[in-house]
Formats: sequence, structure tokens, C-alpha cells
Amino acid sequence: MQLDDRKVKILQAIIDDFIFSAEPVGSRTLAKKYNLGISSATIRNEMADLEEMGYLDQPHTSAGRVPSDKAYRLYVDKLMKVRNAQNLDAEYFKKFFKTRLSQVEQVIYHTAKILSEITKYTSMVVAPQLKSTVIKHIQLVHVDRQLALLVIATSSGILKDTLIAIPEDIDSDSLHKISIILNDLYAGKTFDDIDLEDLKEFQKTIFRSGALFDSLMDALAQSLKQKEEKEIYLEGATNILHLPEYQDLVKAKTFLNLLEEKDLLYTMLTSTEVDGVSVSIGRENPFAELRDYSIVSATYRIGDKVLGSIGIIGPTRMEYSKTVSTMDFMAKALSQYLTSLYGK
Amino acid sequence: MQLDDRKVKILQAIIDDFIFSAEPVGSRTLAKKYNLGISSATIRNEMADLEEMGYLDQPHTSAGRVPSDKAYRLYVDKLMKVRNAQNLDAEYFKKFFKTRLSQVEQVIYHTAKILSEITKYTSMVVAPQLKSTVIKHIQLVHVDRQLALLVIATSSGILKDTLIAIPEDIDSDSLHKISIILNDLYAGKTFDDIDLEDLKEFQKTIFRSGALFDSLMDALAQSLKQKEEKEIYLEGATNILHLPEYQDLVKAKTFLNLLEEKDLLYTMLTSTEVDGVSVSIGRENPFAELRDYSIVSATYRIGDKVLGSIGIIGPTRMEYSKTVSTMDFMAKALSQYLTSLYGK
DNA sequence: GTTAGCACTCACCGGCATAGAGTGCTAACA
DNA sequence: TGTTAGCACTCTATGCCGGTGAGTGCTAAC
Repeated sequence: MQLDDRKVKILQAIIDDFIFSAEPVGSRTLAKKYNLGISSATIRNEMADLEEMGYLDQPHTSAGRVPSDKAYRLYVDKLMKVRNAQNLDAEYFKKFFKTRLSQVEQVIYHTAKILSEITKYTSMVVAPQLKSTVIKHIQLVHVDRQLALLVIATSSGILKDTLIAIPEDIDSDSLHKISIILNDLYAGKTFDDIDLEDLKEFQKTIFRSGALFDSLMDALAQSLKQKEEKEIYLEGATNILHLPEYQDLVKAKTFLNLLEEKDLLYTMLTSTEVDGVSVSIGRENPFAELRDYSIVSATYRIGDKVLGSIGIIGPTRMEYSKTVSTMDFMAKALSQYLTSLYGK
Repeated sequence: MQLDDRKVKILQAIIDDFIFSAEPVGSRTLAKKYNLGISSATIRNEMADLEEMGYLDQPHTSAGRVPSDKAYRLYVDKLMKVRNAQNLDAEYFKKFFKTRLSQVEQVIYHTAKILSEITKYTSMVVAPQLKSTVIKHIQLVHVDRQLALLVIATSSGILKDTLIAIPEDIDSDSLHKISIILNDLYAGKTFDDIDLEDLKEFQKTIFRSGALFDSLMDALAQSLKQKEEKEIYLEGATNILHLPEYQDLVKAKTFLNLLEEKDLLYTMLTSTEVDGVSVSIGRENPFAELRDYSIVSATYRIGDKVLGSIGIIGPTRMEYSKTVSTMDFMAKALSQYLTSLYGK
């Protein structure tokens, strides 16, 4: 069977209507509401065809039709007009740029917040990954008698700092010396490349003082090799409770439980490193748990380097047009902002 | 009317049963389940008395009785036996102390997490407030050609660091000099005491270079005077969805919406600076929005200085005994831990 | 003072009929 | 040959009804 013009028009109308109303769409409603120039009976015939072709589902015999994942895919790829996000929700973006945030984590967090507020879905943001970034500079700063701050600057501009305990009898000069050594050893390497054996070797041959430096080295080692958790921020988790499909408590709970599976979401979000916005609809998702949801995601960068991803998750009945354009804009805005702060 | 021994015993049984089952308790059930040595008819008479005295409510005529806020208050003050938290959930605490967390924020966050996991309610943690802490030490650290890290150590041991943009032609020595000046100006003062005019004055008289330092000073001023948000962490927001009273979607939503009111919760949590654990039940709460919930809270400290508060929020039908003892233990453990890290 | 007994109340549940939205099919029409 | 009006049919949602059971208050006897 052919997906001719008229079928597409009808399908589009059904999708539009369903995205708006969340109610199965009937032929009569369609004929009345949209000026298609054909009767409900004709629409019925076409709808039967569309169902046969896999674009529509029927919850039960005497209900209207509902778009399938395949229909949404067609919609996202061909039918929808991506709006210009800059004009929409301008106030949010203004707010975003007004607040001057210097720490990368804050910017990321802020982005997640705004994304969830604009889209009304749940936003997910993967924080910058350090393991493959190059260390540019390491410095130990004396903070207190027993505390020092280990500051590691990376080539992507991200700063990682950790407070570490130090023996009381180390002075600033010693810390400075150690900083130089650390730089010699690790500057230019990635976090993954760090070999702590180097450090131990070094400690043995150079610092005769032995036990004195032990605790310091331990702390350093721990900080440098600290297992990086799969960090993912979620915002607006309860947004979906306002959507009609989650008025069913069981469905709402299922969704909220899904959000606890940070690992899954993390994997999902980091597995697509496509350029631009990527949309994964229902059963297209690689994970069974996600088959009732759609995920819209994009990567953000500093310069050319991909740092992490942002995304939103919601029902397959999603406002794709608005969501995709928002995502597109936010990813670009975020990249631009981070690049202006830390790039080069 | 007198609240004699038998009435108390019956009340206790009702509260225990209701906390466990969430179902209104009837006289027959009570007589059967608890060995009170009296018949259901007698219990009925006593229950009528207890209702008259304000300790019991009746959802409708043909239902059992439910404890009132007044009953819970009596229960918390007199009846319940506070269990020893150390024995309960020992594995959590072990986990808590095993993970070595050096940043205060991390410790706080971790505490919230664990609290919500143990109590199965929603935990709230107010992060340490800086405004009234004394600045011990300020330091500017050169990180990059255009970036420096402003590190401020406070007397409570909390470290605040902010990345700031600096003109390219400032070298480490200059930063060091400025650090000394900053220390002279602000060490020993609280964040509230900071007067930026001092800094501007200083800049005019000492640094003739003018425009060169402008951006630096601006950044500094901004960092130092940065509006401190009312930071409150929430964890386990969706825990309550497992409780029978929130199977009603409207109630669940009301609760989740309440959690969005961070300001309210913040005020609630910071207003009680009592020593030890404080319990606020239903209508005792100063805010109307909270009249259906109970809040158990405590403060945490470094040494003698109160830093912030931790608390949990849940239905008035709460496992007070477990919750109070957990809270007591956590507050003490947290204080002890922070003091050992940063105290003195 | 305690308790057995009883009439009464009220939420809850399953069954049933009805309304309404929507469908597929047929036959007539342009 | 495609389109449409009409109609019988399907299925869900809603509301009504009566029975059931848990629980109560009251009374009278112990």
C-alpha cells in the first residue's frame, strides 16, 4: 500500500490531535475539527489502511486510533516543523545568560533545571567526564595546618579540586615542591593514563623522609584515582505527574522507579554521540525498560571536544517539535557558553 | 476526665496498630490482637472517652478510630521507647563511615541519602551557612592564563572556592600579593561583615594600574558577596509513594508539590535550633501547608557551632520511634565526623 | 464497673443496565 | 471507481442498586 498525500495529512492530524489531547482520535472528531474536505467514512477507510501499515494502533475495537512509534518516527523525521526555540520561552534563556555561573557543575545543573522547566518533562544531564581529558596543571594549595587543596586543571577547562588531609609539619614550600613534581609526572596525561606506581617510585627515591609523606601520598593517590561515578543529574522528575497518561498511579510509580536506575539512563545518554539532536522513540530504545518512553538528547562540547550529554525523557506522546528545538538550542547555547569560558 | 492507666494502654495499642497498618482501628480488633484483658465493649466505652478528650478521631461513624495529632504528641513525649539506632541498620552506618568524603557538601549529601534510605521517608538537609562564619584564610591560586581559583577557608572548616576570570597579564606573584592584601582586609571577619568599599578604596590608592585590575576586583567582589541561596537538599522524594496514605494520586501530588517549596522547608528547618531532636506533628507546624505532615529534625555542628539542620518529612502516621532515634544518631555522627575533620 | 446483645450506620464491592463514542460494512451516489 | 450516508455492532465508562461486613452506641443484665 502507498502512503499517499491524503494518508499523510490524516496521520499528521491524528498525531497533532493526540499529542494535544492524549485521547484516542476518532474519525468523526477528525472530520469535524480539521478541514480535510472528506467525510468521516472516508477517513475511517484511510485509518483502517494506516493501521494495517503500522502507523496506528487501536486500544480496543470501539475506541479511536492512537499513533504508533512508527508514526512518531515519521512525524519527527518528516512531518513536524521545528520551531525556533529562541523566540519561545525567551525569558528562560535570558535568565540563563543573566546568571553568571563560573563553575562547570553549576552551569550543568542550571541547564538541567531550565530544560525541565521549559519542556515540562524530566531532564537528564551527564556531567563532564574527566577520565579522557588531559591534565594541564596540578597544584597543591595550603589551606590549613592539616588541610591542603589539590587543584587539577584539565585541558577542557574543567577544574577538579579535592580537599586532602596533610601532616601538620609540611609547609607551603614543601607543597610547592611536590606540586612541581606532580606536574612533571602527570601534566599532559589523561586521568586514565595516571600510573600511581610512578608516584610511589618517586617517593621512595626522592623523599627520604619516608613516613612523613606517606599520608600525603595516600591522599593524593586516592584523589587522582578516585573512581569516577557515573554522574547524571535529573530535574523535574515529578513533572510527568501532570500528564494525563500518568494519572494511573502504577504508571507514575513505574516511571519514578525508572528514574532511580541512573546507570541505565547514563548508558542510554552516553551511547549516542551523534551530532545534533537525537530522538529515540518507544521501542526503538535499546533497553526494554524504556520502551514506553521517548528520549530526546544532544551532546555539549567545549570547542570540538564532546564533554557530556543533555536529554529529556517523557512519554512517546511527546511535544517533539518544541522539545527538539529546545534541546537543539540548549545544547548549542551550553556549548557556546562553556567554550567562551574555558575554550582555548 | 482523667487519662488513667488503662486509657493510656488502649491509646498506645491504637497508635501502635495504626502506625503499622494505616487502617482505622476498631474495638474488636484491638481486643483480639492485644492482650488487654477487657472486652471490646469496654474498649468501645474507653475509646469514646478518648475521642472526647481529643486523642482519637473517627473518619466516619462506622469506621474505627485514628490517633489525632495530640495522641502522637503524647506518644512521642511519653509513650514510645526510643530504640538504639546503632544496632539498627548497622550496615548503613558502616557504609557511611567507610566512604571517606572530604568535601563538606559531599558529606551532607551523603547524609541525606542515607537518612532517606533508613527512614523510608523524604530527607531534607540544610547545607552549612556561610554568612555568619568567620573567614580564616583567603588565597588566590593561578590556574590558567585567564583563570584563578579563589579559595576561602572559614573557621568552621568549610572551604568555599570559586573560579574567576583574570586578565592575562597577571602573574602568580601579583596574585600572591593580592592574596596577602585580601587576608589583611578580611581574615577574621564574617561574610556578612565584608565591606567591598574597603577593597575599592584599596584598589584606588595602591594599584595605580587602574583598568588592569578592574575585572579582577569585580570578580572578587562578586564571589565574596555572592547571594547565598537557601540551599536545601532533598532525598527520597518518591519514598512516600509506597505508603498507603499516598495511594491517592491527589495526596501524592500535593506532597510532591510541597517539596518544590524549598523556601518553606528551609524556613521550617532552620527555625528550630533546639538541642537534640525536635518533632513537629501535623497542626503543630507553623505553616498551614504542613499541617498533614510530621517533621523530625536536628541540627549538626562543628565543635559547638551549629552549621545546619537535617530532617525528614512524612505523614503524621510516622514511625516516630525509629525515625527519632535514627535522626538522633545521624546528627551526632555527622557532627562528630565533621568536627574530627575540620574542628579546631 | 464490665460485658453481652442488638439495632443501626456507612463504606465497599459486584452485578446490571444505560449511554456514548467509535468502528466496519453495505449500498447508494457522483 | 472513489466517496459517503446509514446502520448494526462493540466496547468502555458511568451510575444505580442491594448485599456484606466492620464498626459503633446504647441498653440491660451480671
